[in-house]
Amino acid sequence: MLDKKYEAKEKESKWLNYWQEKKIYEFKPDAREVFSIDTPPPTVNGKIHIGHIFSYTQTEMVARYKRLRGYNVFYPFGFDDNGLPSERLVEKEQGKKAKEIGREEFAKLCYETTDKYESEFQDLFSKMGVSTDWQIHYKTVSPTTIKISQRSFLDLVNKGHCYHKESPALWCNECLTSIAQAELETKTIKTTFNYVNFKTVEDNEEFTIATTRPELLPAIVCVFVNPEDKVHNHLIGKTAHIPVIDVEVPIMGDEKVAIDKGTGVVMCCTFGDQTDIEWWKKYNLPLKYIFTEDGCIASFVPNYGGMKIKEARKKIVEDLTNGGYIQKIEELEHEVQTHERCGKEVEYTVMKQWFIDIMNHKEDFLRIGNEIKWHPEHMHNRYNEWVSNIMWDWCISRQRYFGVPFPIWYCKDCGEVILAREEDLPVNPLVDKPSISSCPKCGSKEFIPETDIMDTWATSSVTPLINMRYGEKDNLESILKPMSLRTNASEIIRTWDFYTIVKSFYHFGERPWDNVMISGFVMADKGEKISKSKGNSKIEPMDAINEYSADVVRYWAGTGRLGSDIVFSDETLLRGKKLVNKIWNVSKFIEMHLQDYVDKEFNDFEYIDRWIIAKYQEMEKGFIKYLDEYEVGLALNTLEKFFWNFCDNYIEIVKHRLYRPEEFGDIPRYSGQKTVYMLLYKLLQDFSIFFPFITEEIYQELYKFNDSIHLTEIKFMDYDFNKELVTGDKLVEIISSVRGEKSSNNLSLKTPVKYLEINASQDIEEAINSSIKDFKATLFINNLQINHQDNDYEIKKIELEIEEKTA
RNA sequence: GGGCGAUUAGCUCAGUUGGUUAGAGUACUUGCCUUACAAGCAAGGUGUCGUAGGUUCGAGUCCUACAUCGCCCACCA
Repeated sequence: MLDKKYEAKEKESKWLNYWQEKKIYEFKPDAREVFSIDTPPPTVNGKIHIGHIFSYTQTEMVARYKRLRGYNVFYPFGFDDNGLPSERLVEKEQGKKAKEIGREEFAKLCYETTDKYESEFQDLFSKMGVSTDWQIHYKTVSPTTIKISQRSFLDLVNKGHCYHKESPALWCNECLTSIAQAELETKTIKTTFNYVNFKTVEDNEEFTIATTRPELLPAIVCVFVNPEDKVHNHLIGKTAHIPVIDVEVPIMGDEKVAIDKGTGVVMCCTFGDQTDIEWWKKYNLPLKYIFTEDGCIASFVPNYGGMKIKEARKKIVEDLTNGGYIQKIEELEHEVQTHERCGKEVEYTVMKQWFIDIMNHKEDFLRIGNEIKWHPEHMHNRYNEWVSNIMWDWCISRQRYFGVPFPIWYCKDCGEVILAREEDLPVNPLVDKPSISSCPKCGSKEFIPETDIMDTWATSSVTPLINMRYGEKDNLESILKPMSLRTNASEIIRTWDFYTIVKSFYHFGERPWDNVMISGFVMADKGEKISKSKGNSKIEPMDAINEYSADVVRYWAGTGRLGSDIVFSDETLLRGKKLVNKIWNVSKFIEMHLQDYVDKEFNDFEYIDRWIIAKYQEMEKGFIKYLDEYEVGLALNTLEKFFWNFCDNYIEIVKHRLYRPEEFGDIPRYSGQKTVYMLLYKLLQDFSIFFPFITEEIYQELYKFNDSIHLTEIKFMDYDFNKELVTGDKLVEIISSVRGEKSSNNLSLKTPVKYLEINASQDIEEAINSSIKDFKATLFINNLQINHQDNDYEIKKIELEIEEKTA
């Protein structure tokens, strides 16, 4: 028997253990069709917040739904312990920079730290009822993953999509590494706009350039004006003298110069910004790179060499002012590109780096985007927008320590790239030696290992490959190419989704998945995204589980619409709590009335039973439709609405028949038993997607067809009770009106109705007559009079038996 | 500045292809201890559907413009 009260905490831990012991969520390839989910490996950087719970739970619900629909669900979990986020976490915990700790020791600390957090993460996700097979979970830095990631790299190099080249790249002089365009974040900062006077060498004509970065004066290689600019275009062809620096550079024309910005005259440096690089390439300008990798002015720059960039800026403005070259200085608020991991302004650099070709295959990436179904559909635009506008090849070299090493050495003498052999993977070039003893090009016997590691996204973009064990003997390529579903939030469409598509296209020439499902964010309050940096999360996941139970927290997560943000709301949790409680109570009620029940073929359903069965079938259609679109929230809403109707109306009507067979007869009672038996099972299955714990508890007690409700399959009923669908609703309406009459007279619902007179159409009259016993019992009617009218119904008279209340 | 989305009851949100008096929950008020549930049941009031136009017999729903908010991108001289 079900307990009087449901103790969530105790039951949830019981079923967690049970599922684990019985391996309920184990993935084994078999004859069933596979539904595979590529879920984001959360970044191991300290904490899972309620936002993670929100989006992961929605995905999890899809996994449970597909399992109920008979799919063999492949749903592995991963952890991203790659690169910078982990390194920064370790640096923070140690209070020391990686450089000070030393490469080997640092990597060890990274492994220890990520392991520690991963077990915490796993515990939390398990407690939330995530139905993943932990046997096949992966880490983005592990021998297996490194092997697959390196194999992916070698494949791209061999196919000519990955190249090593000296090229401008984005550089973070806080993290001391190059970064990708996708890792940029724009920030508004306050700075000054300095109007600096220049002169032409030819005729000493003065002109002004406005700049936010005067420290770049020593890097100027050229001055540009717009050929359409009537004020300045006569300068084209002349030579500009750079004040203080005392260097002469040509003045050229280019239509990219905005006449109305600043003074309309622009200095071009190597490299101040994106445009500088474009001009540098377009006009083949000389390279005058003046920064060091740690954010200083290079020592070869006279007067300013060795200074920090900001110091140099100050000093140079001082010198300009003293020389009388500053016309004015304006305060300015403008947006700069910063590195999203550390928030520091990025610079450009020139060095040899590994790049993956993006620019030559944009059309292919767009085409593949079209082949994938996006949920919600409008998220496809985000992808298109990004791909269409991307301007750089993807730089995958990072000058960091912890991550996937490049399986590469360089010949010390001629610089020839020596690739590792595939059979030797995984390879750490710092420890391992190349398979060849001498350089095939020059014969040198000395090799230099690549010290860089790969970009975080270079490895997380291979999650489908990790899942399918790409290139391994026991691979799952045939069933996971493509995977069924990728899920993530909208902010990483341009990174994780895009890069995964790039890799899949280069490796296999096809899409990595059939569907992409995008979740929204959790907002702390209206208009404020919950983020680690702001620390504005009002609730910790573990606290929420302890306070409300995992099922209830899942309810909250499950109410969100795809792609839409959600606010953390106590009201929603309360609503979930009530729903879970109601499921328990109605199950107890049904269990009570099934003590003597034996399931058998039966078709002689009572009217009101036919009605609720028809209502269920109608609801189920919408429910399934929503789930097939991954709209778990709308599906839950549909189900919940039906469920309350089932409890408050149907159960209230049928209970009299279930309690009193002597009055209603054994067969009508059996009809009610059969109905609640069937529908509770269906409801438990449906609810098991959202509430895996409580539904399991009830299933095990009442049904137990197999080891777990989560291994059952949804079977559709096909009763044709369409007529009851409409007239039954009318019946409920009439019942509701009569109850209203009692209620507004401040009477108990048990108050007998002495006389009820209704005018009704033929259909409704038939409905009442077909359910006459249920109808009268529900409302406690003594005398009922039905008159005929053409359409609908009208309640003519309600006489209640009013007891005199004794004082 | 560009792209996408949102704007419906005090709060959190539904509203499917345009079709009568716009719906839930919550909060509030009133009543009811009804052989599952007081974490319950019944009843009740609450809305210029962001603003302004347009299409239509008919618009919360379609079109245009604007406003506010959010996400992403660009501008950074």
